[in-house]
Amino acid sequence: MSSTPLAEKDPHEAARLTRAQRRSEQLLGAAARLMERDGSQAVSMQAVAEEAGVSVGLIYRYFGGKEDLLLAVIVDVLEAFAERVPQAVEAAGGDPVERLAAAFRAYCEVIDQHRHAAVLTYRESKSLSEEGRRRIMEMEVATSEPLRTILREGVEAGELLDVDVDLVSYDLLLLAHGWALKHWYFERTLVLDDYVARQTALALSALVPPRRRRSYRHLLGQAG
Amino acid sequence: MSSTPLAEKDPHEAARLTRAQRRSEQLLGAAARLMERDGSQAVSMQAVAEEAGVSVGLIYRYFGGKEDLLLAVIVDVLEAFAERVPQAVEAAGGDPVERLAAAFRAYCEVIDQHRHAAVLTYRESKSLSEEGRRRIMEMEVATSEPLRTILREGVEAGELLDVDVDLVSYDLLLLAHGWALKHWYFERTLVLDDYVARQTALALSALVPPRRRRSYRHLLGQAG
DNA sequence: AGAAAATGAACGAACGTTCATCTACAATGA
DNA sequence: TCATTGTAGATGAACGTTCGTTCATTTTCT
Repeated sequence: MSSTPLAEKDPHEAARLTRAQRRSEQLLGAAARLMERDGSQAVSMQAVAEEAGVSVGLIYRYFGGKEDLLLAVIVDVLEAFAERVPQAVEAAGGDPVERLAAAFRAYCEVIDQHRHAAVLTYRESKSLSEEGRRRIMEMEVATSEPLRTILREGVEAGELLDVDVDLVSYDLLLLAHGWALKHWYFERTLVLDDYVARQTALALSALVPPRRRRSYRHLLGQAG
Repeated sequence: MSSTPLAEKDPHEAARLTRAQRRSEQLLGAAARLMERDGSQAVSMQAVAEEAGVSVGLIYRYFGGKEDLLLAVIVDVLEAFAERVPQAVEAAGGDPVERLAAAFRAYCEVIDQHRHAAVLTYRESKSLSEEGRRRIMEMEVATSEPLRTILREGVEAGELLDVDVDLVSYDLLLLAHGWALKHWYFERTLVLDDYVARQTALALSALVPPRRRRSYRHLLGQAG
């Protein structure tokens, strides 16, 4: 009762949590780098520890095990979508077509930055528990929500043709993932900007009503 | 020199090769079933042997090892494309749009039949040797050749809009693969026929010139 | 000094692969 | 027709390795 132990413990707790956060990110980064390159199954906990410059045992203080680590890496990518895509959409202004193009570009850019991790979602979903798989599936569906919203509003406003919104939003997402999935094929001829521009032009040629084509020359390009 | 030993040995050789062929297919089928369900890394050689009803050692008489087995499963799927797609295209007649729709449908049907094996291509490419990966990459590119040819001819004949042929053929292939990749998402609302019909309508709405739309009502559907 | 963080040798389980052994069967000779 | 023999086919216990995980011990920091 002489001093106030809580007033001293709180900053300690805070500092402790910060340190823990740092370590956690450090381990996650190392795991991501290796798993993205070689696939999660081919990466041993030993290798993750070495890449992070720590001992094996330490990983188990911050993650439950290998599956936890994989799940965390994947969730990290999906969270990048949840953060960056809405940002890009807002920055694009009010026009549905511009918003759509901005959203697609943002998806592609996130995919490009996490190119290998994006493939993990496909490659490793089977090595997760049922619970982990469901969590990822839900996050993926949530990830496509911005696209769906833009498309729905665009169609309702009559600025986009009356297409199957669910199907088109899924297709756009798949094409964004395509940059990672078939990167070995495209990298010989295209850089990201080309890929985004051409896919955007192609997609919009199926979505923008003929009477509005002239307004979006910069997105539709010469062809289409 | 009294009798002709070759005339007797040949049928033996033939019978031997037939038996070997059967065994090979039996093992391949077992491996495919398991790998498609659980991913190749999660399937042990022991499990493959049990599924096939043979012993572990026998697998090594027919395949060099686990990687060989995985490669064989994937090649099997890619060969299905090389066989069935050209067939379907020929059966579709001479109209480029009809041929395109038939090709896309054939891709989707093969994917549907080998749904899980198709995903293997994405999931397991990293667990193959450099040589195996290259072989698969080449086969995949060859696989898309029919689409490219149809598109090129259609564009040259003026029956299709002047689009980026390489990009569109790749997109169509990706959308066919999409049926397998995101099957968990679609199976709730669509069957294969719906998927094919809607994707076809969507794609053609970006490919068929406006003046020709009326001829392809049956493919374009009500929307688009 | 005491608590929290970090270590890494050790353990058990699982895996791919091998190989000594066994089996089934067709060819041979009587 | 029937025993014999040679061979390709098939077996599965055993081996060596790798990996995820644990925990007694040491280090670091306050």
